[in-house]
Amino acid sequence: MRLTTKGRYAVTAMLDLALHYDDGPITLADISQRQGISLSYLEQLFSRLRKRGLVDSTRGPGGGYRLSRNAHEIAVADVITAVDEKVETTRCGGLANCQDDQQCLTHELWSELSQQIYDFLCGISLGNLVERQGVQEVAARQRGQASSVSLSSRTTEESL
Amino acid sequence: MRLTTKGRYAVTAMLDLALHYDDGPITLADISQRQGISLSYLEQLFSRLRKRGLVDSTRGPGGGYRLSRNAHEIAVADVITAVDEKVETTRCGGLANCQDDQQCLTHELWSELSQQIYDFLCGISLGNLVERQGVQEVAARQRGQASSVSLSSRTTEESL
DNA sequence: ACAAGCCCGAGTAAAATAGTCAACTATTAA
DNA sequence: TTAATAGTTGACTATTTTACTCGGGCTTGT
Ligand code: FES
Ligand code: FES
Repeated sequence: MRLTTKGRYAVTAMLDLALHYDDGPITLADISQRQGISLSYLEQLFSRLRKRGLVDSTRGPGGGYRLSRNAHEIAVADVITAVDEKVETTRCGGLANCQDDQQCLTHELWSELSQQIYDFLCGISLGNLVERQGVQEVAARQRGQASSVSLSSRTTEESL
Repeated sequence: MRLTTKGRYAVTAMLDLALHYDDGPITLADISQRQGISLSYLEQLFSRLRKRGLVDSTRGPGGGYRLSRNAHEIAVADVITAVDEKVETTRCGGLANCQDDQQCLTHELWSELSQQIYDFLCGISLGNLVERQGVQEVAARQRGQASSVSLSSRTTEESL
């Protein structure tokens, strides 16, 4: 499979959006601070999330991003595939041709594994996650800390 | 997770070993030809497989590798972890510390996913795979083709 | 002795990752 | 109308990882 920080960050950011859905549009700067993800990197990620229709954006002051639909209707798999291309563990990428244009010995195995992973990630929505106690606890902690550590050159200006 | 060609090749090679278990020790050169994997690369992989006790080796002419135990007692997960280090999808590697020494929002999710994948790969043994029709078919094809394409400088000598 | 085959570690080219940066456009508040 | 906010885009880069190669050893059967 291809599960990298890009996908992980995307899910984290989307979950942040889900948690603060009632606060109106959320700026990337907010997410950056709360989740410890570089603003520039978030811009890149949200560009793809928007193209896939997972989030809506509002420009100008007071603007930001919000989920395009109910958190229960966005699966983790949707988010990952939006930024990560595919959740595929085969070498051939689905076409069974990795050994001399024919199927290799283990194609079937990886194919099943991919399906397994995909099913799992489809079965969990952002809404599910929001309801979990573990997630709630972390979210509460994040509210308490305000802006402790600054991280990007571009976010450091607004100290106080 | 970290599923890369290294892990895939290892499983393929081990499966080859399982399929030819009755032929006595199998040389890496044989595997290289049948499965289209570079000999030098196989040496690297088998070094780790041997250290983990998954295969036994015999040196000298007529030597080669064989499975150290019954194919039904070697899970795919064993092979992958032998060469690939870990089947972990978390960023923190298990310790929940990826955001400022504390657990990030999505730690739980990746943790569960990792477990899911691990369970799946533990549930499938090399023995299981050998019994599958799809695998049998590919194996039969490989016997028919003899040595079609040569690949590595080090394997090219013995054409005919 | 010689060759087959395993054993080992260092080295490396290419690709992927994880980001950065600068310049732009749209929107709104003053 | 002007300035500030915030999204939008695309190109660019350092670092890391991957997927190998290479050269030399060591063992053992004939
Ligand atoms: S993984 Fe699909 S053919 Fe090898
Ligand atoms: S993935 Fe474990 S703390 Fe973030």
